[in-house]
Amino acid sequence: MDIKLKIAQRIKELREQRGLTQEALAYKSDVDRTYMNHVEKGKRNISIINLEKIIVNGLEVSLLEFFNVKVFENGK
Amino acid sequence: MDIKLKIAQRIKELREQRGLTQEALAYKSDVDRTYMNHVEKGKRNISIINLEKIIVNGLEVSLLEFFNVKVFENGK
DNA sequence: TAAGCAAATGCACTATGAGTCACGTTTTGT
DNA sequence: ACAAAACGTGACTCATAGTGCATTTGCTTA
Repeated sequence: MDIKLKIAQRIKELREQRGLTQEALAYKSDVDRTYMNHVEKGKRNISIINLEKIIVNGLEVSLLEFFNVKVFENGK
Repeated sequence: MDIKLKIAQRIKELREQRGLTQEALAYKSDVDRTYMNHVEKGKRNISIINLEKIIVNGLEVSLLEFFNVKVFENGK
């Protein structure tokens, strides 16, 4: 599975857990609202700095916790 | 600490564990040798696709395992 | 019907990462 | 000391990441 889609899926999962809209998450993460939407649809090859902003500032989890799910356990 | 430097540090650590040169790792990861060098010096805001190539194809660990160290445990 | 919100899409634009090069410096082996 | 291998750097082009606005679609409630 494409890494972009895995990331997308995980962001959406955590966002919804927190009851945030895409816009609210975008605001917390300091990225554009439409950009947030693109990422969550798996359309963006996001850079590590923006990814960290979304994970740490927006979703308020550590990188470790973000990747600590089945889809990231195996290569390829 | 800058996320780029954390990534850099972790790549170097795993690369040396495996007795690989930057060039050998670059080759396995299908990126340029100098690009590999830039990443390992924390000079590149690497995208998730290239990061995955280096971690999964080059270093042969999962994303989870890559981030499963102290420096990635906390936000900020 | 309509109003209101969230999600999604399109377009035009700017900023920056990807990828490479030539060259310089440091380390390693003999 | 010397050569060869490994590492480091700055600058460059080109593709695309990332921004900002406008519009649309879908869902919900009145």
